[in-house]
Amino acid sequence: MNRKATALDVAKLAGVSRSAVSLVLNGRGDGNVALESQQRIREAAAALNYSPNKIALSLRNQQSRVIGIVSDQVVTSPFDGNIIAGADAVARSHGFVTVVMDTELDESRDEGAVDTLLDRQVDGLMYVTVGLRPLHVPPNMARVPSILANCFDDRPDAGLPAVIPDEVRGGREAAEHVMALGHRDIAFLAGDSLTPAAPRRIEGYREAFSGAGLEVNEDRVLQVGWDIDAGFHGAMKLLDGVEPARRPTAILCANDRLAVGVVLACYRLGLTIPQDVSVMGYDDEFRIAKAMVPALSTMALPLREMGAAAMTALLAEVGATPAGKNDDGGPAAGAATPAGAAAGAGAETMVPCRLVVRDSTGPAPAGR
Amino acid sequence: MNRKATALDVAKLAGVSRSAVSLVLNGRGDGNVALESQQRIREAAAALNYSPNKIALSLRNQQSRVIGIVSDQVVTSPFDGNIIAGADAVARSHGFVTVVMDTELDESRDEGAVDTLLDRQVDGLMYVTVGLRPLHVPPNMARVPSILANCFDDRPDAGLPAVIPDEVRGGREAAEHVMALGHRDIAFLAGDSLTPAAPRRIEGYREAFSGAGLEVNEDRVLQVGWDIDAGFHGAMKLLDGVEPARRPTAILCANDRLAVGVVLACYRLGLTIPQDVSVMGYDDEFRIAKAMVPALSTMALPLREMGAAAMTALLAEVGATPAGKNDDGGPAAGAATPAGAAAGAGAETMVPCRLVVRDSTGPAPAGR
DNA sequence: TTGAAAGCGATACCAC
DNA sequence: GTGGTATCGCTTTCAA
Repeated sequence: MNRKATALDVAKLAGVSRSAVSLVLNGRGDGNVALESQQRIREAAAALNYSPNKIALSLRNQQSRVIGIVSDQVVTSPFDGNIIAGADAVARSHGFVTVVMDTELDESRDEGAVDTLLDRQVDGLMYVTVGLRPLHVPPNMARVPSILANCFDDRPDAGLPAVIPDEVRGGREAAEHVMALGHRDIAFLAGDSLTPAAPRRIEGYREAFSGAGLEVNEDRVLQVGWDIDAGFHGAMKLLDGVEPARRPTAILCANDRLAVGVVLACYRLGLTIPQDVSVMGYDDEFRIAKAMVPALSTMALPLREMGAAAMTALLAEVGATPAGKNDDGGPAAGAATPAGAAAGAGAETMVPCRLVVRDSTGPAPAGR
Repeated sequence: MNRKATALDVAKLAGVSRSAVSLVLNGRGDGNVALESQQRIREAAAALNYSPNKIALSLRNQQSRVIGIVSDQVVTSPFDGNIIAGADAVARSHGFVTVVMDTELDESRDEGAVDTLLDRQVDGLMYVTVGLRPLHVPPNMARVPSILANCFDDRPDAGLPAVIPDEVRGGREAAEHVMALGHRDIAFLAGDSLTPAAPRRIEGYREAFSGAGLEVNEDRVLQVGWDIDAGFHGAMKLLDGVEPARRPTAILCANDRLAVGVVLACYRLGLTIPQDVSVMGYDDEFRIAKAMVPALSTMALPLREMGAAAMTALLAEVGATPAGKNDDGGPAAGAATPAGAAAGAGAETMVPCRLVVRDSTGPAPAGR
């Protein structure tokens, strides 16, 4: 608990001035400081376990190397934490640190969170949301370089750059996957339309149908909610007491928990997956999708990549040295950043979802 | 993006010196500064939207008002984020901010994370883990006040104070709950014994049996893993092809996902819950337990409370003003801190779990 | 009642 | 090749 060594301590021990210490430790010693002195300085630094005080550095450099992240509920959400993990990995690899303030869905705290972060002189700001949604951007975010992840500026145009998943394409590719397996009667169990995620996924589903020259049966798209029980009851509505020939042969769900509910309903009804009905999730939720019985085919949200892409773009804006040192001693942990990640002002970067085929989808039952 | 106003700007605008500004804005104006000047200073500050630069403050006060949190995988875990949320709420209410470094289970990054945080002059450190486990504490944590949440120091004694859930009691109370419903043949589906959580819960289960004067049937306790599929296969082993009279009437699971697997298996076998078999989870996992069909009875882990208790104890150690201002503009969000939360050096604070009775447990079948 | 000056720790410029 | 000094923004002591 004893106070840390300062540059002055090192200078004293090495018998030189503070300036010399600074020069040498920052690699600008050659040509400025005698080699012998350099050696002594390095030794002294090592002996005292010296490392510069980042607070003083921040004050001096007018650069805190801190990125503020405000989130609506990501910290306690079951899996969106990956957005932050992806962002943090990139920040760390540039010698930055992230400070996250979670408002726990209380929008009245947005402004305060941003101000707190700004007071602490963050070099940049990122806003992260649990589900894709339009965001009323706190005005003060404009004071430093900022970016949005999983949400987009609700103002008509201009606005802040955003990194979001390509939900339309995700919905389309999910539908195309089961179509390729021969399914034609495909239901879509969506969340609510409070967030644009469900409507966009449904839009993709429609695109797949029109792309295949098929008509969408409107009775097959149900907006039920986002939880297991909603999936269960939605599936019951679709399947219970319905003669086999009139059942949908595949059920697409807007998330994995809905799919869990659907599987539950199928088991309850004595239906086998995927022989009787194929079920697809969305999100590839950790410890859910892969571990289900049967393991769920799903459309993985590119959460980590989104966080990484957003942070990469933000740091570029902040002017961080791209090859900044990783001051955590760990592996670089370079999360993949999709091409074109660097978003221009007001641009929306779409990151594609990834189809994950497991055991819950299979060929359509014969004769259907 | 224009630079923020400094105390000097305010002083100039108000026509006084920087010192006066400082005095007034920190409430020590009366008796030192003319009332008229005070007024002008306040107005100037408001006009310029002045707020002190926290970096400069930190340097000056030798206090960053930042608590570093290092976590093993909490950021991306499905629900343990609540530990951090609880900790952060308390920190925030004291005018502190938390910065979390997640090592993503790479222990070799522990040291680096601690050092990074220390370089940034954090006032205190907290280590948070996803599951209860012994922790090899990074030596440098000793340099500032530190505390452990959901983990405990693996060194024989002394060590760092820790806040952990009372797993033994949780296991006992879960068993007692179903016993009170008349169950006697009770199975326990546990995770692995790699973490002390499962063994401790099993220990509690045994306590309940001996407390009731009953013998534990060792065939009824299965260490299967932590995921849905493990629960499914464990339940199949217990129930499939077994005549009703020889089936356990209740199955206790070491977490909610295991319970989901058990329910899946029951449905597959045409068994009704809770009429044929009662099922209990553990954790009260958000968006899982409550939304299951049927809704899961479970033992809620006091994650938020643990985080809050740990932070409360830590801040006391750091010497934070207990009534510190909430600089986030939001509600105080005072998470409940259990009595006795303030842990002395090396002490382990146990926080009790909370029984949540829903629809998956019911009276034992007649005649059993 | 007020303002000048000394740090807090590090860097960079500029005389020597 | 070296070390003194101003600076970042703020608080606090001390002298006027």
